[in-house]
Amino acid sequence: MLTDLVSNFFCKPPKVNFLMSSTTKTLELLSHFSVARPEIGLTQFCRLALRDKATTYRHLQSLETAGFIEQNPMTKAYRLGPALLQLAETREATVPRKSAALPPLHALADATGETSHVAVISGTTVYGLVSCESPQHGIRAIMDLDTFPLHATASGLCALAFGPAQLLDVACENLHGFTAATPPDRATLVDLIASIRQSGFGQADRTYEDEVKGVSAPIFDQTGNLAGTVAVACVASRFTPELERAIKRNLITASRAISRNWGGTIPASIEAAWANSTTLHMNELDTAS
Amino acid sequence: MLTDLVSNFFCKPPKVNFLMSSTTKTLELLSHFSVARPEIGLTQFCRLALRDKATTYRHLQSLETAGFIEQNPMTKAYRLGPALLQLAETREATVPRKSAALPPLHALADATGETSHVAVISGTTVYGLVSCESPQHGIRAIMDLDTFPLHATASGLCALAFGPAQLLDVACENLHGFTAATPPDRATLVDLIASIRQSGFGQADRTYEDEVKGVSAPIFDQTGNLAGTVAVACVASRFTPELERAIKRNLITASRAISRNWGGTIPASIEAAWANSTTLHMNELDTAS
DNA sequence: AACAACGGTTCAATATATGAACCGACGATA
DNA sequence: TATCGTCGGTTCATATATTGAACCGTTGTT
Repeated sequence: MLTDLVSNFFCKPPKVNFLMSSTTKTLELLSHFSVARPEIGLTQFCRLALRDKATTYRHLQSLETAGFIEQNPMTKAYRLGPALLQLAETREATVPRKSAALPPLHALADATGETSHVAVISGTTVYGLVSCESPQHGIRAIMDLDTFPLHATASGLCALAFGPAQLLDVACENLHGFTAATPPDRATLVDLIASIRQSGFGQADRTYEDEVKGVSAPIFDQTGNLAGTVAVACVASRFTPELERAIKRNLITASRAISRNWGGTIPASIEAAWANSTTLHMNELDTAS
Repeated sequence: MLTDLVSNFFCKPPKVNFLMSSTTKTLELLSHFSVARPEIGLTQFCRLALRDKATTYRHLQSLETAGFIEQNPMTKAYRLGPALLQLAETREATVPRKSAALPPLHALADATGETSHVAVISGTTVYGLVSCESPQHGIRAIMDLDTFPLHATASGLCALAFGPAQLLDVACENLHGFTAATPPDRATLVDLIASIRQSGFGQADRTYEDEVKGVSAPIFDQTGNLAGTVAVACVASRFTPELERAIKRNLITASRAISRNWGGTIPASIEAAWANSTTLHMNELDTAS
């Protein structure tokens, strides 16, 4: 039949494989699953992954033998598999991040009345760990991300400012513009990072979504390195100086608490930056009023 | 240096790769993590996986870029990564197995006073989903398995009896003997399966661990196929006929409830087998007494 | 200072992944 | 009921990505 020619045409890759191992390509398939797209058929996978059918099929088989996906016997479509539950359980049992972050996060969301979340830095990626929506407002900033763009979110910028230096290069390789305010180039990013280092808070002013402002603080673990971030995402129209002060005050509390639960402490330099920037902030207000 | 020759010697594979994709080999590395072994170094991985250092290193890198593992910055050892948490969350959000199984499972453990667990069948593997230890007894059967051997556990045998036919071949490919009572060959297994089909209950009498007897029942989902098993693992010395009756009665309840929660129902043939075998059981008792 | 163990890297050899074409089944359409 | 499009899955020659022996630099031990 000729029809496969057509369907293959739409699946063909842009003929450039950026030094990717076949395993990496295979594991990338998993990222196409989400709550909104829980089952994916073979052909649909081809389109999503921009690979041909035979390759995609074999990749899916590998994932299936590992228990990472399974086939719905009715629809023949693939969905996430049960092996993930066990691995996740082992991870959380041995490196309890989520459970240790939840209580301070809830307190933060309650105190600020805004959507709050915690992310973990692993390698050069910022993964969303858990988010907590305060029921206080009808309109809330919704952050349903799997990974946070380094250059466009408060958490990402916080990682750039306080994480390993190589992150900046990674960020600059993908400066996707989400809004008009997204940092467009390395220079802008470097300036932003400098001011974040000074204040001790990550800030993202409508850089990822219009009408959403984010403020974040770093989290450290027993290694002494940056291990994650805690952030508040706030509908921009509600973002008053008073709210900002409250958010920062509570972020400090949350960051200290989660860091302690993760086995780390806040470095003196950041404590100093916080002390400095929050009093500075007050001075600004005093001058303004 | 000559030392790598030595370390490589101990890592060398038995020179037979059973038609495994590199991805499958890579994902197999993850199975070496457990609560007891949460962090694994490169060299240790080589020994566990029986592969050489370069290959293992590349595999680990693939897993790391996918966020499935991360390196402890202090020890350089690898541990499970944060991406697993998200995938597991998506899986459970879209295919809620665990949360839907928990309430009936707790009821089962409470009613029987024995360790109970639920497993899911995916492909040709029986994955442990959740287990529940009744606090009633000091001595409990502990089932801390990731996957259940098909031929040697009540859950596995239940899968063989009520799952897809191909499972039997898979089971016969690995008839590892755990105890003196482990079914040693296909013929024994076939007999066992036949009696399980008749009674509607999987049974494993010290086939996996000495002093542990297991009884299981099948779980079905909306596809009408076997989707999992619910089982009670019991210290053999406590296993009286009365306890067996109680276990079976409560297994039926649990199996019906979990199947309903998973979107399925118990096939009439199995309901009939249950009715038949439980009354038969009583008759036996009557005759005996 | 010598040694061993570790994490990580190199390069030739080749085992393994790849994709165009193909197949059979299904469902919609007309 | 004949036609078409789409789907999941399979084949095989080709070529590319994986492999492992040997190597390197560092660290900690004796």
